[in-house]
Amino acid sequence: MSPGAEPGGPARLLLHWYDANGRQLPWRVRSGRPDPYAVWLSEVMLQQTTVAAVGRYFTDFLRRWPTVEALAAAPREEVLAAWAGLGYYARARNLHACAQVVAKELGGRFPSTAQELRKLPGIGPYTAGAIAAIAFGEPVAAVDANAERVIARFRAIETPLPDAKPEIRRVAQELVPLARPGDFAQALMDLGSMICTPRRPDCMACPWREPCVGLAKGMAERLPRKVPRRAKPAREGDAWLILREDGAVLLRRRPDKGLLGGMVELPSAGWDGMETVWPGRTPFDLAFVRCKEDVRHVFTHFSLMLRIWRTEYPVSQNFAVDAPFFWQPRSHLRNAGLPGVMRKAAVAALGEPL
DNA sequence: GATACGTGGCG
DNA sequence: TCGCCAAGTAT
Repeated sequence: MSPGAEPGGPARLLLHWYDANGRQLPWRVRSGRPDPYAVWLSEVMLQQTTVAAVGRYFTDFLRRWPTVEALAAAPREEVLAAWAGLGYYARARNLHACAQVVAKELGGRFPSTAQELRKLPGIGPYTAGAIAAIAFGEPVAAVDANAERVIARFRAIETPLPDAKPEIRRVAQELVPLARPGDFAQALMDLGSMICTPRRPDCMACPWREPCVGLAKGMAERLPRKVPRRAKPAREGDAWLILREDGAVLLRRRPDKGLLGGMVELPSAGWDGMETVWPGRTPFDLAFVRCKEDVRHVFTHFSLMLRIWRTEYPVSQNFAVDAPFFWQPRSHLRNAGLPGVMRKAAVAALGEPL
C-alpha cells in the first residue's frame, strides 16, 4: 500500500472528499470502467484547455465518431474542421494520427499502460498517466497544472516551476493509491480547480487542510513559484476577404506544420513569417475597401492586430484558383473550419455572423 | 531545456 | 486594458 492510501492518509481523505464533491462531467462514468477511447479523446481536448471550452466539442466528436476506428477512417480535413476553435491544432493532427495507429496497428485497442501509451502521437507524460489510471486502473500519477499546484502547496515546495517538476512528480506518485488510481487523479484535478485554486484557495474547505505544509507555513497561496513569463511581442498584418459573384469566399489551407498548421484561413500576409503567395494574380489587382474594425487576437507567444479588407466588387466566376486556395460557398463558410482568429476576420469583413 | 503552439475567462 | 491561467506535447 502506498503511503497516502493508509486509513486517514492523504489519498483516503481526498477520495472521501471526491465522492461527495467531485464534479459530474460528460467524460466521467459513475459505474464500471470508462471507454478508453472516450477517456483519450477528453484528455487530449483538455490539454491546456478549460472544461468550459471543451464543452460541446467532446460530445460532438463522440457522436460523430463513436469509435477509434470511425475517427481513423474520417478524412483529416473533417477532423481539423471539427476541432476549429479549440486551439493548439497540433492536437487535432496528432489525434487523427493516433487514431490511425490504434485502429490499424493495435487492433483498435489502446495500450493499457502509461509506458506504452506514451509512445503514441499527442500523448505525453500527463495524458499517458491519465488514460492509464482512469481507463485501465494502473496506479500511476497524472500530473497536470492542477496537481502541480496542489502538490507544491501540500509539501511547501518552494523550488520554482518548471525546475520543481521532478520533485512534484515523485511526491504525486508516492501518494497514488493502488485502489482507485483513476479517481485519485481526477480528485486531484477537482481539488485544484474547486478548492486549491491559483488565487484565494479555500483552505478551510480542503480535505488536506490538516496535513498541508503550505497552509501550516502560511505560504499556500504564494505557491507554486514560477519563473516570470516573457512579454508577448506585438505583430500586425492584413487579411483579405475576396468575394465571388455567386457569394463564394476565397480561402486557403495552411501548410501542415507550424502556426495553425493544416487549418483554413482567409488569404493573409505579413504577420506569420510566411512567404506571401497569391492565386494567379496579386490581390492588389482588385479593388479593396478596408473594414472599419481591425481584428485583435492573442496567441500564445504574440498578440496580433489584423487589418481586414474586402473586395469592393465581387470577382468573376472565371477567377480560377489552384491549391492551396479554394472557393468556399458563403452558406458553408460557417463549417469551413476557420480557426478563431480567422473566424473573427471573416465576421469583421462580412459585417455579420457566419 | 527552451521555444512554439490557441483560445477564452477572470480579476 | 492586461496579465495570468488552463486536464501539455513536440522538437
